[in-house]
Amino acid sequence: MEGTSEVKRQTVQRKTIEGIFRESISPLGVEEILVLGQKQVSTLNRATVYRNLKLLLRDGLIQKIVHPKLGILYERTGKAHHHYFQCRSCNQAFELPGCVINARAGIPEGFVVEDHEVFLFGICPSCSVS
Amino acid sequence: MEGTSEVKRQTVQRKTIEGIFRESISPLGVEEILVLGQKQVSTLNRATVYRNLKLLLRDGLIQKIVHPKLGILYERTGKAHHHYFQCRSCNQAFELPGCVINARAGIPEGFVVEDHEVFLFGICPSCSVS
DNA sequence: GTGTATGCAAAGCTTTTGCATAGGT
DNA sequence: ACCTATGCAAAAGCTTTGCATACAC
Repeated sequence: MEGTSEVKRQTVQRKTIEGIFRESISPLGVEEILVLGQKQVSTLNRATVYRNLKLLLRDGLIQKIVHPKLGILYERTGKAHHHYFQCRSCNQAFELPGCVINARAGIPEGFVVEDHEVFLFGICPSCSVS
Repeated sequence: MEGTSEVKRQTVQRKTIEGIFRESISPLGVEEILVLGQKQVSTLNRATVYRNLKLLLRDGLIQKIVHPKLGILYERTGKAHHHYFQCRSCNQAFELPGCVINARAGIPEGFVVEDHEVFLFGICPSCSVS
């Protein structure tokens, strides 16, 4: 019972990529993942990153975010519902805890809202100091 | 004074593309624009669509939306601030008038919010009827 | 007539896939 | 030993660009 053949092996590359997501506090793009990973496994290939991302997505361990400004990013799942904030000064993407949306107000008659995504833009704390 | 050399010509293709945006009530993808345009100008080429989109963007007549599910869409500017709703049944993208966000609540100390984008997902009126 | 806009085809990017080999189990 | 995962290179999307010609002005 169980495993027909789907055995997921623990390669250095895979562990590296998973580790990157475990430690990252903000969503990451493919290029970032590749560069970070190559610091640990210099031979890490772009195709390997893409293939592992696909598996991690399939297994629900990460999720894809389509950021309005930064394009496609990935972050690990299981975090509490949150929104995204991008600083127009340093360009960094942040996660914002909590939910600033009021899903009841303003929705026209007949629309049933099941989910939402919110992207905020502005200035982050570090940039507003200087 | 004025026109150094930048003269924008009114070609059939250009007028067609602009007309499509004028009449559309929801944001459009490149493929949609091409297909709609070719109904009027059968020779309309994909590259022409891309080039005109770029000009319309540059002139601020349309804006680009990166939809979390549908990818890159374009809509004409000048509409009142609105959010987007995508039906998970018919996949159609809608504009929702008004704003359901409360930009004050829940923003951590130090973040200055200047703008936002909201995507809602659920069931549209037509699909919830059947 | 001048110079921008178009269509076509080639080139750039990003992402995916085929194949031989390395390596986890 | 088996069979998945990797690296490499080719291929497949989407978008941009070069070039000759069409056509708006």
